Amino acid sequence: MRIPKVKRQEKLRETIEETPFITDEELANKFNVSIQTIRLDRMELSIPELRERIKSVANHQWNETVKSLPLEDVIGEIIDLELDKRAISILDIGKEHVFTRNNIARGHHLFAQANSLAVAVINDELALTAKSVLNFKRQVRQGERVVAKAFVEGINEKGLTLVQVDSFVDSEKVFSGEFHMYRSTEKKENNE
Amino acid sequence: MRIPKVKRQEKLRETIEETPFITDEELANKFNVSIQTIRLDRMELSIPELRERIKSVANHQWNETVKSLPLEDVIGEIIDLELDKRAISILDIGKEHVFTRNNIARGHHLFAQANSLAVAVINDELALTAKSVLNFKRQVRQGERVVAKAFVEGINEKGLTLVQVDSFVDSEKVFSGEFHMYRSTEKKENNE
DNA sequence: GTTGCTATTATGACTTGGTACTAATAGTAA
DNA sequence: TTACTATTAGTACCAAGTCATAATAGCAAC
Repeated sequence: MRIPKVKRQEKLRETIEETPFITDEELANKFNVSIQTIRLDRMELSIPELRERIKSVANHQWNETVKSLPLEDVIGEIIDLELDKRAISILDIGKEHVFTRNNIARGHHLFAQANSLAVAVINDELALTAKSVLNFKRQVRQGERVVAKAFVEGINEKGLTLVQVDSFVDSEKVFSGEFHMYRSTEKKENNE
Repeated sequence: MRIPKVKRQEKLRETIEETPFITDEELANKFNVSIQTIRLDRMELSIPELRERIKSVANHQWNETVKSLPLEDVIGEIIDLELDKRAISILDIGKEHVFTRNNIARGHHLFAQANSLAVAVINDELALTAKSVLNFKRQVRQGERVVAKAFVEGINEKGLTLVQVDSFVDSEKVFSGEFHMYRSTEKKENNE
């Protein structure tokens, strides 16, 4: 069964970004079209042929230095905040957030945005993340805007505040996290 | 003026090691011999042709040793690596890692170190984090050294590879994470 | 001078993963 | 029916080779 051209081309680009060493023949098999269609698609999308891609990868300088994250406490820009209820922040994915080889955002930026929003939504500036459960739904690319929404869901039996954070690109969920937060004002014990 | 064969072949090997993207034609011009001679030389020296060399570099297999790092941006310094088994990295917490108001390391740096180590330990450079469960045990301060240790624990029923990462400061556990990783070579389905 | 060997060069068929171009076919909307 | 888009097929050509065969030149041994 064949998908529409626009969708196929979108997936083609993603596939080549994720597996740059794939041949046109393999792509034709994968998308159930002819090799000429793949080549027409690549031409329309300005995606170079396999050997050019291999050469680009080989030529690229991989030894990037680790980039320090921004010094702000909040990753992203808070655009809505209701303490102890909910908050929203946005993060525009720039090239400093992505792996240069495939323009995919590093997971820890998504986590950093979500985590800092979870801390920010709590009416306690000394709140700490004790535990979190993260789900990465799909890769985020340079140029996309991540909207993170945090909801305070209550306190569990251990006295930790539960904050759920869901992140979206264009109403498509790309990440979700469950954050179990210490509040400094409700700590049962103070140990380090 | 032409140099003897043995010397030429020695210089040929050196030249290709220094500039692996050089063509046979360029080598023939450089050594003042025919392109067939270069090809005979390469055959005798078991030096692969240009496209194979480019492919090797691109695949990061050229001169790969255990101490060569995988192509991910690793947070921290890998000091031990056994692919698909275990890895260790260290991260010295500087002021760029901490909140300025209390010198406490932000959680996402610990996560970033652990996550990148979980990716690095997997023998698949396209590995992705699908899900993770994080436990922050205590705060980490500026000036402390975080030693993260990753162990590949196996594959769960969903086909994801489980990697456990524990981080220590002076043999005291400060963080633990359970990472559920996609491998590109074992994907059960391709959805997004 | 001849023979045998090595080194070098030339030639041609073929491979792989394409580009570029032309042309044909099918589906669909107007 | 027409016009357009999407797709496919066919063909010439390209680059950087491999592989095989054959020719030539230089040189040492006899």
